[in-house]
Parts: sequence; structure tokens; C-alpha cells
Amino acid sequence: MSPLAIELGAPDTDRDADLAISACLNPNDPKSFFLYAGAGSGKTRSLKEALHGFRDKHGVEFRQAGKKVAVITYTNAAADEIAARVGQDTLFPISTIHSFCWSHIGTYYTDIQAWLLATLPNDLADLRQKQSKGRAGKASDDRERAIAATIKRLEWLSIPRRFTYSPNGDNFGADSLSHSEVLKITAAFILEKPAMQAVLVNKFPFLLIDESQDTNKILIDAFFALAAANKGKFALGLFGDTMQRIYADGLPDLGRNIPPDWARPLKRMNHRSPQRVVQLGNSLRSAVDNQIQLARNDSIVGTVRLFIVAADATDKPNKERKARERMAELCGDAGWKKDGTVKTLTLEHHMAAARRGFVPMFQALDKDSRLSTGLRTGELAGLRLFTERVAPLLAASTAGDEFAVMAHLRKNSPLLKRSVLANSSTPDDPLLPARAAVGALLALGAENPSTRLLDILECVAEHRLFEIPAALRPFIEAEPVPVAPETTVQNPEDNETEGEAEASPSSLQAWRAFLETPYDQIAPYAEYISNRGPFGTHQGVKGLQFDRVLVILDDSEARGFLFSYEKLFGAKPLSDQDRKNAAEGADTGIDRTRRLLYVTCTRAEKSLALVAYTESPDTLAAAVVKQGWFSADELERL
DNA sequence: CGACTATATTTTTTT
DNA sequence: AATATAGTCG
Repeated sequence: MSPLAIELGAPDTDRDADLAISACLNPNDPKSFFLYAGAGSGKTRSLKEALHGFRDKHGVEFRQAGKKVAVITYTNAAADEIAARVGQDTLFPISTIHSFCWSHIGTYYTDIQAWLLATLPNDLADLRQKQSKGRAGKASDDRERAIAATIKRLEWLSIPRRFTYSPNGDNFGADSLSHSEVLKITAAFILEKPAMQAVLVNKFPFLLIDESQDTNKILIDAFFALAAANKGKFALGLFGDTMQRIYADGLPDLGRNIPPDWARPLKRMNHRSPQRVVQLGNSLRSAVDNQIQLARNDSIVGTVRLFIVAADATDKPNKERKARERMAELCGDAGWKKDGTVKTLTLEHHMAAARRGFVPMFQALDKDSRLSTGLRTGELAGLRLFTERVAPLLAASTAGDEFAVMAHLRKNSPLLKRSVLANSSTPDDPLLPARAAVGALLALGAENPSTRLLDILECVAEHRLFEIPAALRPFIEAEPVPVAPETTVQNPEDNETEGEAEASPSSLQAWRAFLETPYDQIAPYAEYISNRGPFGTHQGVKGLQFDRVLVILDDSEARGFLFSYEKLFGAKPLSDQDRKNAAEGADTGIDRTRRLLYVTCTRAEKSLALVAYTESPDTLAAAVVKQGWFSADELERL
């Protein structure tokens, strides 16, 4: 059935790796290590065993000496996951890279100021140089803003200052450091300040880095230098898989440049995926390295299909529905037909928007680059009025849950503030205005596609049902006479997220266009940004796993230029640049795409479907069979 | 007008 | 970081 054989292994095959790590975590003879741990290899379990084993053997002495084992990860989600599985313990604090760095540099404000004063003038010169040559446009506007902000920041730095780390998109105060500044400053301090080295080495004789392949290369280099300069006192432990490097930030040849005195334990098992998926992962990475994963000897065979669709297909969601129905049939698994039990992965957010029907609002707000981050995280106050105030109210109300309606209003509506109720103009029935407001909102028919966000906004504003965030205030009629002074007090939460963003013409325009689009997009949008919905991005699901995974490969719909599935699948010829990169041994777009595909495919726990949209279906089909990635009977045309 | 060069474009994550 | 396109040169 499948072109390659697959080796199976017993669940405890990788015990040696855990023993090797345990040996490295010896306070009397600390040894750095690089653990190669592929997809689903039980990396977190190894981390847990290592930490618990360390606590049993050396916990008491470490605590007495005030020493700790630092565990740093890439994302908050990963930090939470590890904390949940390993357990919280002050002996091994678990944090993201950024918060770890900030916690160490935050108090060195004089040094930070010196670093900024040395760095910013260069940045400014670069920006000015570019701006003098650049054409007018979106990028030019952004540069102009950056230049003004940098000048303002340099002026602000003319007297001694302290700093915070709380960036809000592009819009943060002079005292706030950006994400990349925090990492760069930490790397610089580690390399240049003996005091910083001493603090780190004494407090954290062991530093364990999860997803090390994606850890910022400047910082990784600094940690390597720290380890080299402090042998016998300090050791690094890198956990990762170079095949899963999917961010440009990571060190490309990590794994090839490990010092010879480091331990290099290896985990060979894949505990997550069925045999066919493990085998696909092996064949995908065979072009890159010789690592072969074993499937568990108690695993299922599993099913993989590649559905090939013409790139100009008119009804893509329908094609994808057909693919799922076929998977249900092939796997005898009705879960493929249901919406909530398949994870569908798109390369970019707007592709999910197209499939969930919230393109109009997404496109409208995406026009202003300063709103794009908040749009993708759902943190814009102007959006949260709809996703967190209006939508839950309407949901509770249509469900007939009067208790939930009142609870929501009490928490969020100025109409139910104590001071407002006390001064009610209808003392016999103080809740009358709130009921009228909810009634008016329901009467708008939010489920009707012709109801615009603006209609909802006007209704909310007219009845003072919720506070209107600053971004949306320009679009409502002159404010009615306040019911009570308190009602004009702004919700402090909203201030936080949108910062001081003064309404620029472009953001006003974006919000205006947004308000003209239908309200019925809010529910799918809210579900999408919550990450609980059926869609995710190829990059965003790193580290996660799902029973049924549907990977959508569609270059024609993608806007970015980092990945090309058509080239990877041989449906589009390599460019001169690609050949040049390959000849020089540099990372090519094809390599990047292959790693991303490896990440998405290895998320599957039961079965995996890929839908590839292509300009040349026949070429693609022939190429993937020739590569040994799929057998001919695993290909289906839709 | 053709050949060449310079520039704008996009994604992800981090408090 | 790859590529389309706008701009410039001969």
C-alpha cells in the first residue's frame, strides 16, 4: 500500500535519551546537550522526567543555594502546556523567552538607556537613508512614523529614564521596549556584561530551551558563548527539531554547529501519529537529514490522502467538503464530516476568513497596517465591542437565558451601573432602559446578512447599552444627553488595548469600511480568533495535535512570498534565485516549505488529508509519487 | 523600447 | 527572503 517500509518501536525505546539528559543535569559536572526530538516524540515528557529526576536528586541542595533550573519556551501557550504537564515548582520556573529576558534586564535601566542611545541613532540614519530614496506609499508612511517616533524617543532619552515592556502593536510609548529590543539587549548584555553572566550562571546553572530551532539566533549565539565561557558551572539544554524550524528568526544550522563536548541524545519514537503519517514525515525529511522516526508498535496504520484540485477551481470550500466526505468514507470515520472534529489548516489568516465568511470585515480593517496585529489577535477595542459585548448578549438572549443576559449586562453595561440605577429616570422600573436597549438590538435582526455592523453600533450608542471605544466614536451621531456622569467614563480595559492611537485618516477609513460590512461575520470571526474553531494557520499549530487534519495548500490564494507548495511539489519550476541558493548551500524557499509541510502533516493523530490546488495537476501527481511521498492510490482528483 | 535596478510586498510569535 | 512591478538608463 505505501511506498516505504516503516519501522515500529516499543513505547519505551527512547529511555536512553532520558538517562543521558539526567546525566547532563549534574550540578557537580554540568554538561550541555542538544536533544533531537522530532514531532510527537514526547519531548515534554522527557522534560518532565528530567526535571522531576533532578528535583529528587538535587532539589534540596539547589533550593538551599537559591539556584534554579530555567525552562524557557517560545510561546505562552507552550509555557502553559509545560507548566500544566510538568507542574509548577519554584525550582524550575517556566517562562517564555521574552519574559525570561525581560526579567533579567528590566532593572538595568542605565545600561538599557546606554544601549538605546548607541543603537537608535544608527536606526534613524538607516530609516532616513531609505526614506530619501523610497517612493511614496504604505511603506513610506510607516517609515515616516518610525522616524518621528525615533526622534521623539531620543529626545525622551536625553535625561535618565526607566523602561517598560508592554508593546501594543506598532503603537507604544517612548518608555516601552519592543519584543526584538528585549531579545537584542539581553544578548548584548550577556556578551558584554560580566555581571549579567555571573547572575545568570549563579542563579540558573541549567538553562533548558524548548523549540530551540526557532529561538532567536542572536540570543542562541549569546547563550552558546555563555556556556562556552562557563564550563563546569553552567550548561545549556536545547530541545528541538531542526526540521520544524519555521520562523526566520531561528539559527539555520543549529544542530550542525553543536560543540563536540556536548551530549547529543536522540529520541526516535513518534508517539503521536499513525504509521502512515510517521512514514510520510520520514520521507519528507529524508531530503534534509537522515533522521528516521519509528511509529509505536501499538499504533494504527492510519490513512493519508492527497486531493489534487485545479488552482482555478471556483468553489474551493465545496472541494474541501468533498475531500472530507471522501475521508469519512475511506476511514470509516464520520468525524470527518462534522465541522468541529476536523482541524483545517490554511497558510494565512485571510484564507480562513474566506472559508468562514468574514472576508469583508477582515479586508476592511487589514487596509491599515497598524490595525493588522490587533485584527489577527482580536484585541482591537473596536472589535471587542462586537465580539465580547454584543455577541454574547445576543447569544444569551436568543437562547432565552435571561439570567446570563442580566449577568452580562451587569458586568459590561453602563445602564446597570449602581449609580445609574440609583438616579434612574424610571424609578419604578430601573431596568426599563436596559430592557428597551436589548429589545431594540434584537429587533435589528443580527442574523440577517443585511444588518451592518454600523446598524448595531448605532443602536448600542443610542441606548447607551455599552461604552463605545474611541476608534468607533467618530461614526456615531452626536452623543445624547448623559443619563449620569459616570456613563461617560471610559472602560479602562479599552484604553489598554488601543493605547493612544489617534485616529489617523487611514484608520478612520478602515473602521468606516468595516462598519459597512455585515454583522453576521462576528460569530465566525470570534470563534476563529479564540483558536477553538475548526481553522488554524500552518505556523500557528506548531506543537499541537488533532485527530483529523486537513491541510490546504494553495499558493494562488497566498499573499506572502516565503512559501511555495507548487515548487515543492514540482508543479512549478525553480527560479534562478532558488538554484543559486541551493548551489550556495543556503536555505531555499523549497526547504522552508518542506519544513512547514512537515510540521502540518505531523499534527495528525488519526488521519490526514491534504488538498493541493495546483496549476499542473499531472506534473504534481507524478512528482509526489516519484519522490516517494505518496503512492499513486493515495492521490485523488477533485 | 528593452534591459537593468530599486523597491514594496507578506506571514508568524513575543507582555 | 522571493518576486512582481515601478522607475531609470542607454
